[in-house]
Amino acid sequence: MAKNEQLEAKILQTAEELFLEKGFDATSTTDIARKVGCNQALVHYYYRTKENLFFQIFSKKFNLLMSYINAGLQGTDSLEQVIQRFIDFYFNILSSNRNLPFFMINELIMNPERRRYLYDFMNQHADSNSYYQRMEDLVQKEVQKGTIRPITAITLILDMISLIVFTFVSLPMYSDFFLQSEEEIQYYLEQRKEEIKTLIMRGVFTIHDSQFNL
Amino acid sequence: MAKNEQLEAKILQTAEELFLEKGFDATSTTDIARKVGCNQALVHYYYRTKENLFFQIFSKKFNLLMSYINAGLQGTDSLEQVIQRFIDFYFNILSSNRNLPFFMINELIMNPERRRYLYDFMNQHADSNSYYQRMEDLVQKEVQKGTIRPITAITLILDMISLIVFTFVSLPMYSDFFLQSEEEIQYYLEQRKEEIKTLIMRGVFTIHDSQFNL
DNA sequence: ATGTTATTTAATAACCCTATTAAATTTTGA
DNA sequence: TCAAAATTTAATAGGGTTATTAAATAACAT
Repeated sequence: MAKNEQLEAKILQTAEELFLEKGFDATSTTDIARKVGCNQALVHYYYRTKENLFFQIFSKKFNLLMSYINAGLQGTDSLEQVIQRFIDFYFNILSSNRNLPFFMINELIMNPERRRYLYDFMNQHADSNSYYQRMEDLVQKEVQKGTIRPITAITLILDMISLIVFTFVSLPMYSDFFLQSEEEIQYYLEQRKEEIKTLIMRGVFTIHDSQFNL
Repeated sequence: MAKNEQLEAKILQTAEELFLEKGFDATSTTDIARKVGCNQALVHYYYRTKENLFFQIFSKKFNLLMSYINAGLQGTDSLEQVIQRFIDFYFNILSSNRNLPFFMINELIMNPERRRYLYDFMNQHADSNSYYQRMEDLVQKEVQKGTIRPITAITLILDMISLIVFTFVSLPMYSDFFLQSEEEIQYYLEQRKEEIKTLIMRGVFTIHDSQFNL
């Protein structure tokens, strides 16, 4: 039972690279074996099925993404801080996992079975102390104070996620045209992050912080 | 040479449905033939290759999407009108082609060869009287006047497209949770369209039209 | 009506793929 | 050292795919 854990890990790592790059359907166990430099049957020896291997990666990435939803909502911060933190967190994690947004969307859309994972997560976090409930409370408190326009937490989150996700999904196309070097890409992403913060802050708040006025 | 044009058209129509629903890779010529109700070889008899058949659909949809970019910029309208028209146009066309955004993104990302089509389009529209140049002029005029914050046309367009596209890309997931009936979906899309208009107008303009104040 | 052309079909070549098998090899522990 | 266990391999079953073939059928024009 003393597995060759190095090889086992290398297969997982290589599978992750290929699945994230090309998706489940376009990646074969033969591709994975070729890139690892081992026999194709070994991939099945360690992980039995392709679906099995995929799911380990999928669930890891899914949980990674979801863990950051809460990240912005620690302590008793203002909504402004929460929004800024949310955008910062996701830009940071996605800047070093640039194909993760498309990967996740692709797999969730192409294979409805995988949405079950999403349902289960949502149901597990549907209690009154959930992220969403706390976010909604925070938002409605600001609406009452008149510091932001009437909006629901889910709408605000959708706005932010739309802007963040599309930045990374469209990056391959955008960079073909306008960005050559890695430095340019990083600068672009930094710019985009600030633009999104500005757009959301100005688009939601009625009283403008000096940082976003003009 | 008197082709069975009815069948030829039915193959094209069926291929469009399947390609848009499942994408190029996940759709086989056997699938298409089965849904049409004809022999698989007939698909190749009329269109020779799968790539050929696909490209007719892809380019049609691509041109459809691109034709609407200009649609908002007719006449000598104000930037506000152009923005509203842009969002209206795309929401209208995409509301009756809900999987078109994901289809297009998927094919452009998965097959870099197809991005050539995008390059060619961009290059053909790179003249000084192009949509982008006219849009940039309009935007910078408003920046000069101080009616909007400093922003480039490309950034503004990216913001709008992000918000619009993600609405439709995330719709299958969102509707699993929150929307059951077709009426609910249509109402949601209408809501989303207004939210995007509000966010963009408030997020960009410094002098707020009464419609978007608060 | 019949020869010509167009359409449709079944069959198949030549490649993919996943997963399993049994046999070969290496590693390990007594 | 050597047998048992773990790992790795080649081979293959059984399924899929696209595209082409030749033969069969249908449509058409004279």
